[in-house]
Amino acid sequence: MSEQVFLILTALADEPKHGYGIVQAVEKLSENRVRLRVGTLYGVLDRLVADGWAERDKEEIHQGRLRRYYRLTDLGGRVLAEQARRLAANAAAANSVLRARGWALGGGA
Amino acid sequence: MSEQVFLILTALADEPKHGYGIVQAVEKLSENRVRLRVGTLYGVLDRLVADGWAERDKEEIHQGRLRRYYRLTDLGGRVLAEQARRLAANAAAANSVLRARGWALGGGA
DNA sequence: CCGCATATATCGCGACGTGATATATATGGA
DNA sequence: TCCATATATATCACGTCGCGATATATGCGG
Repeated sequence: MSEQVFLILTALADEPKHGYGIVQAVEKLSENRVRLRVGTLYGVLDRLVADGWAERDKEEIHQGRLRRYYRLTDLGGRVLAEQARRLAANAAAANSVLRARGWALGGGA
Repeated sequence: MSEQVFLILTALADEPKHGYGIVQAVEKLSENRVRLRVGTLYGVLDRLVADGWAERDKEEIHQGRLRRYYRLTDLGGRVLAEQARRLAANAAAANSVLRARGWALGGGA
C-alpha cells in the first residue's frame, strides 16, 4: 500500500470527507510532505470503493459547489489498523538495525 | 518508497548481503509477509546503485556459486533513517485517529 | 538420476501516481 | 469591472515499478 493510499484512509478514518477536503487533510497529516494530485485521489477513491474499504456518503452543495463525501467502512478501518501495525513494525526493525550499526536515528539527534 | 525497497535497505543496513541473502533477510524481517521476487530485487538493486543508496561490494564463490554483495552507502543509511521516521509518524497518526474513533488497534487486542 | 535449494539475470504485463487538461463557481484585489 | 486564486469536480496519457514467468547453472540429498 502506497503512502498516498494510507494517508487517504487515515484522513477518512477521522471523519467522512469530500475530495478536496481529503487533499487538505493529507497535506496536514503528512506535515506538508504529501501533496495529493487529483489524478491520484480519484483513482484511489474508485479503488477504495471497489474494494469495499470506503463508500460514498452524502452529497451537499456548499457555497454553490458540490461536495461529494466518502466514508471509511469497517473493513477499511481494519485494513488501516493492520497496515499501521506493519508500518510501525517495519520502522522499528529499521531503527533497531540502524542503531546497532551506529547510524544516527532520524529523530534529529 | 515501497515496502520492498524499505525492507531491502533495512536488510543491507544490517550488513552487506548478496541477492539471494537479501531475499531471505527480507522474508525474515517481515515475518514471512514479504517474499521478494527476483524480478523485483534486481530492478531495485540497480536503482539503489544508480541513486547512490547502495554500492557493489565484494564478490565471492561460495560452494561453486557466485555471490555478488551489495553494501548500503552513508546516503542510503540516511535515507532509510528518514523513511523510518516517516513510517513511524504515519503509523502514529493513523493509530491516533483510529483510537479516537473507537476502532480497535491492530496490536492483537 | 532427479528434484530442490542456491544464485544469478531478463522481459512483458498490469497497477498506480503524476502532470496536464477541462469545467464551473465564489472571493478578493487591481 | 476584470482577472487571478481558491474551491471542487473529473478524465487521460505517460512513466515507474513490482510481479510472474522464464532462463541458466551448481551442489546436495534421496
